[in-house]
Amino acid sequence: MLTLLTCHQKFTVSTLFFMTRPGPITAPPYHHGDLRNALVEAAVELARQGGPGAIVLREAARRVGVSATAAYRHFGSLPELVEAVAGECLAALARSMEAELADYAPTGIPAQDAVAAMRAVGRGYVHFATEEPGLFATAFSGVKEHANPVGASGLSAWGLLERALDGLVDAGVMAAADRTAAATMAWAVVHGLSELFLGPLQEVPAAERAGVIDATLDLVGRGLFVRN
Amino acid sequence: MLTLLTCHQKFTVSTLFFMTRPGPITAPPYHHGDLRNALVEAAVELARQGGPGAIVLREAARRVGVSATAAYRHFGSLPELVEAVAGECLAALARSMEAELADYAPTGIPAQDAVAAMRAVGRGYVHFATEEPGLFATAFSGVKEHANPVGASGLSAWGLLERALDGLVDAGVMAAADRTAAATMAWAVVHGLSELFLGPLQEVPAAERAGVIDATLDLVGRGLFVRN
DNA sequence: TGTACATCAGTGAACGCGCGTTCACTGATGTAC
DNA sequence: TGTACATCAGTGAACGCGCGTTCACTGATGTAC
Repeated sequence: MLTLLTCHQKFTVSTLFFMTRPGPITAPPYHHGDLRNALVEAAVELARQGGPGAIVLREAARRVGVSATAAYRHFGSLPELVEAVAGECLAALARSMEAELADYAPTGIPAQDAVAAMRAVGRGYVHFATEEPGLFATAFSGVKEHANPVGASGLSAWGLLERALDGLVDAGVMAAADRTAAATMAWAVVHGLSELFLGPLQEVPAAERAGVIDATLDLVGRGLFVRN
Repeated sequence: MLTLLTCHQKFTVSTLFFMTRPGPITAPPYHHGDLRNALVEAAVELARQGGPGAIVLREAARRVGVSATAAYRHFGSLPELVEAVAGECLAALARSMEAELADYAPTGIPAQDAVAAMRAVGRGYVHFATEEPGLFATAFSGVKEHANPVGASGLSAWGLLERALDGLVDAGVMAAADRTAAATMAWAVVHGLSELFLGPLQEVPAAERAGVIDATLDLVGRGLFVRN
């Protein structure tokens, strides 16, 4: 039993229940109870450290404390597991954007708040990439884009961007005619900046990153916002 | 011999010489003569089809018609071969930008030509990504960025961007104060747009891509260029 | 309330695969005298 | 100009590795009667 504990056994509710049960120490329950989620969780951890290529079905099963074969009760094949992980990563990206959004206290001045929201969304995107490079890479590793996983607000990363752009138009900061192109451009900038920080610009110290992000978003704003 | 021809044998100068030699058919020369380049070429072909992960040392050797071990005369390990391929890919990216640049006939009006050059550089970047997704992915797969491989003009992809930005400042189209931020922003936009076309935006038909690129570059220009 | 049985969720041994890399070697080349 | 020999560029067999996946199986669960 001790061996089981020291290996990568995950403690689900049912496992804990079993462990606190009185009486002689017996084997863990035959049925895990939440194996699918446990496998995804373990696989997310692998992706966090090494990106999508580091997701290894056998290792995920090992960490959960289950035979490799058991995974095939819940996923038809490895790609299905990877897809599930990618979904989690996209949801985490959305949550990172929401967190940055929540950090801003609205002033009540529509134009100012709309611009601040747009910037927050962009910062949240890039922050997620630099803080969780493995998950960021995994999020965009899917072969085909399916339904977009969602954060706490019920919006996907893309949805949050859209809402921020709508806010700019509503506040009269951005011309409605520019909305479509602005969406592509804004997404491209934050996505590109993310990738550059992880690649060619990885020498930029973390402390300087915020300044680079701000300066870039300034230029974006200048192109997007109505001149007055 | 016929078997040799139908398998993935590369024909270098020395091989051709050997083949056109009169007399009975003998074995190919023991020394390849240009094995390092031949291996990189074969590996580039693998990367073209499947990205950096598709670069397989044994397969590259197989295609050149040489034992896998022979590769170790020229590369210490697989990563070294991958790095060499990445260099080729970065050079090809620069060449793609140069090609787009060469397509534009200067008018002699400095401001107009500077803007056109900037746009051409951006288009060349994104075109390369969409036309050679495998090579594009490989170009940016390097662990650390080293000396930047160079196109026909002697400038790297990054160098070509820099030159275009200098041109904008010289022509009075862009404020010198914006140059630093403009470089990051412009690079981020074209890199991000490239990645999006290969991922979330891959459903956009190829015919519409040029329009999206143009609209995006329009917005970039609006942010960058001096208002008058 | 008890029991038979279909169904579900696990097990563990095994398979084939192709990879990167090492080893001891051999054939070709070029240079010193 | 010829020859000995160090060096360079190949060969082919072999190794260990860890993977995804299949197989025949067994233990647990829940439902019909």
